Amino acid sequence: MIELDWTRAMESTALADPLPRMDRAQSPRSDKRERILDAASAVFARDGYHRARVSDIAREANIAYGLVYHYFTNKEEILRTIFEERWSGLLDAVDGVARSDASVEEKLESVAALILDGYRVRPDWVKVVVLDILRTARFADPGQLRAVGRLFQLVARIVRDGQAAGVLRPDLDPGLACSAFLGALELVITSRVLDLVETRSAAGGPSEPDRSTARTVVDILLHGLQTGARPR
Amino acid sequence: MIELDWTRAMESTALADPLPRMDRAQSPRSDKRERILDAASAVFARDGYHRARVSDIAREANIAYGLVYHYFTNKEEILRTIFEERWSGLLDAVDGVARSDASVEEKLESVAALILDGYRVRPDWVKVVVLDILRTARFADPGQLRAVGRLFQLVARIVRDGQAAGVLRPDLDPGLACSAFLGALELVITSRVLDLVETRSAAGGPSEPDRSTARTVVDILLHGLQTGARPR
Amino acid sequence: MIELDWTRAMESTALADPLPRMDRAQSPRSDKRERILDAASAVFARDGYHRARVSDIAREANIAYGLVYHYFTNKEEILRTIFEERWSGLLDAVDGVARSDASVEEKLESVAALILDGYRVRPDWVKVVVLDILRTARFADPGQLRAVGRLFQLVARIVRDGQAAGVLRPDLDPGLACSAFLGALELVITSRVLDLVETRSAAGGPSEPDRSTARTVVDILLHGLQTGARPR
Amino acid sequence: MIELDWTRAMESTALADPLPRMDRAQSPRSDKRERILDAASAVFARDGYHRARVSDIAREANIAYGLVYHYFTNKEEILRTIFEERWSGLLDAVDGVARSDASVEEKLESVAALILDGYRVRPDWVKVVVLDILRTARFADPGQLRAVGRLFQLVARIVRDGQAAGVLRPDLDPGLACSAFLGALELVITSRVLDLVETRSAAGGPSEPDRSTARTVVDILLHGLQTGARPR
DNA sequence: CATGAATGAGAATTCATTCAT
DNA sequence: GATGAATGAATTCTCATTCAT
Repeated sequence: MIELDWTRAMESTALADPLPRMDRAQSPRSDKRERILDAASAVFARDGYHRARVSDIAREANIAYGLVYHYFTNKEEILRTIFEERWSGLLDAVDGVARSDASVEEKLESVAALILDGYRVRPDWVKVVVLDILRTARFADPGQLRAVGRLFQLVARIVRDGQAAGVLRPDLDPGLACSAFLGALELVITSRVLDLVETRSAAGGPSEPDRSTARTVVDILLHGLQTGARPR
Repeated sequence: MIELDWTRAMESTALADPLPRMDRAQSPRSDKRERILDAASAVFARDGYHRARVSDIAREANIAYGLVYHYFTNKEEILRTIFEERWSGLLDAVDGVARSDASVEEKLESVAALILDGYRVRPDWVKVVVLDILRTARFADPGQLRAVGRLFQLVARIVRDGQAAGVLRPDLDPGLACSAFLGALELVITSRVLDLVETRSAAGGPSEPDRSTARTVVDILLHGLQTGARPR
Repeated sequence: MIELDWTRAMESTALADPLPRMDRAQSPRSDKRERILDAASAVFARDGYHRARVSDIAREANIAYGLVYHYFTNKEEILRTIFEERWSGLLDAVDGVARSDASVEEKLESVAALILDGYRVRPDWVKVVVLDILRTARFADPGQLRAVGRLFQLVARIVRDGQAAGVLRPDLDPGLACSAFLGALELVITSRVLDLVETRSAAGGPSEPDRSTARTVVDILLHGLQTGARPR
Repeated sequence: MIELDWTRAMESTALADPLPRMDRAQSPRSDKRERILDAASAVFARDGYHRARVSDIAREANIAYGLVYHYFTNKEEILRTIFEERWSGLLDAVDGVARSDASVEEKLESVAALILDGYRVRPDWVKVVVLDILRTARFADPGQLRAVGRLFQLVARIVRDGQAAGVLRPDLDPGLACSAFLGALELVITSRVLDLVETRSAAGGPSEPDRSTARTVVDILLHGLQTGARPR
């Protein structure tokens, strides 16, 4: 089963800092930079992007106010970086899943696990992406929107492959199916973030790897809510 | 099948019914008040709550700046009012659905149709709710959060009733099922709002009553994506 | 001993409404007008002129918002009217005292009693004059300042007469003496208004006619704080 | 005789000591901060607290608008700070006077001189305190009221000590005596600030050290206005 | 006279961004 | 790199005054 090492994915700065670094086991630059990103994730998650002040981020990161502007040109770039550096890791992982020769069920379960696990390992980041970036995406550069769309496309490809293989019903619109799948996952997470509804397990916050939730969501999506006979 | 007359539920005035009525029974107070709410919905939907300026709302509503503060204590109260006055209409309708003696499938389809139809009839309002309120309210306004939770509870009740009646699989967590259902709907709408993915019909914006989408979403949720002995 | 009927003086509208009215035992005009003035006195006394809103005055007076502007051209005119209509009564009374052939001691005691009694009967009005009008007087029309100055002049005349009669020490500047006298009275009142210091009697608010305080203040001013021998 | 070095007590910078010092040991922070306080004193004294705009203060201080909010949370805090930082200096000085073993007469004369000298050295500040703070504080800020009350208490203590020593008449209420004393001083200053009455000297504005006024006021208060066996 | 909705200029406050040290 | 003071444009909110009914 394909997995994504979220911790590493979270520390990767591939997109923002594509130059290979000689030796930055702990170069001060990356140190401070990461601290800013982590602090920003926490503050954005807590207060929302618009209510968060740059000074809050600096305080949370325990660095000087002005230093934020050494590493980022403006507040928005912090948000964009949070998104890009980590979303690309997710896309790569999902892409790997989609290209693998696992069964459709396994693929979807892996994607669900990737996403749910992201919330477990980095709840702040997921909150920011779910609650702020998608909301801001209307205005920000269309590249961001496209990046979000890419996740849809990857999942839609899995669906289409399943339909081509005769495993999934061919009458269903892949786009709709994909929205249903990702939407289900998103709201499962959101309802936990916001504590909207109690679920039988793992309510209220991130806990151990939540493969059972992933399995249940995929189960619902694949086999439906109805009992076996499914008369109509 | 239970339906919600969104136009009435919205207490719409100018925007939905732009023809000036001869017998404008509306008191002048509520007239202007509604105009502000409609204008705010439009502006928030277009620019997002935080980017929208109160002066924009006033201009859009064709009223004086200060009048906004005659009817609302501040900008946030406008957002809260938009949500509350209309969400309660939705809750009432869903409650009616839940209490009816239709089949589970019919109930879920009605709920889906209610929600999707809201987007068709009042895209601005749905955009505001989906993009700003559901993501901004967070922890700030517990009343708002509770109102959102109530929708979950109503749907969860439908699910539980279905399980009790033996129509729905008893092994599934109703909370999770309900998140999956509403999440699917939400992302279907969001992906249209943001134009994230093309679906076979009704992509990119509101169109005719979208019962087919409702039916498909419920179909997926009830019978699953997988092929099998699920005649329709 | 000369006394001023504050209650009547307070209801006199001589300055602002010099035309003899045919019959206004209770004409609605004067009724509302007085209510506004009373309400304004109360609100100004409580919140201060600048913090008081016209709407507060209207609410306190139990009349419609806009009606205030039927009777007064603007907020400042309310303040001016409060001052003028009632200050002129005080000036007349003090003038009567000054012209009388009572002794200096009696005159000063009467003036002190007039002022202290004003506070007893109409604490709001005195608060407004003491706390707001003198403060605003810097900017408002100089006539107001002159009206305040007239009280000084009347008292100064009493002092000068006393000096001419050989009753008061001729070496003292009448202006200074007069400031000391009125200042003492003012701070006695203010310290009660603000509850700054506890005095042996009548602390905290208006009570019965406070002739004893008047007598004590004049006693201090005339005979000094020192014990009889007054050695130096 | 105990004196208060107002210039030092004021921690004055630019206005009182306009010559740029070579060794400006002042940290930049306190430098700007003081400039704001001095500018605010000037503007408040000229226009009154409520009419003064924060932008006026910034212009007067020759700094950027927003910097005011770097040092003070809001306009009111500027007023409060002006009062507190300097009133405490006065209180300390008066306290020193009260504790000294000078005669009652000397003590009161010193207090009068302290207060009158404050007006001579820092007319702006005194105007602000007299015209805005003492009349605005009211019931709003209990801390401020308490600070004002402390002056009363210190003076009342001097009076009581004098009574205990048999120098002052025991029949007089110390609170009243103290109000009379401070009130006399206050109105002497106010009448100069507002140019209400001409006194034989020092009319209309601050001039040389005004010990003679202090002596006269104390003379009046101690020995009274009346002629009699009061050699001096 | 009464009413209270409507108007809009004015002022406070916020905070992203720049810059001197 | 680091610091945090300095800047000022942008916006919200207030409230005296006007006006239509």
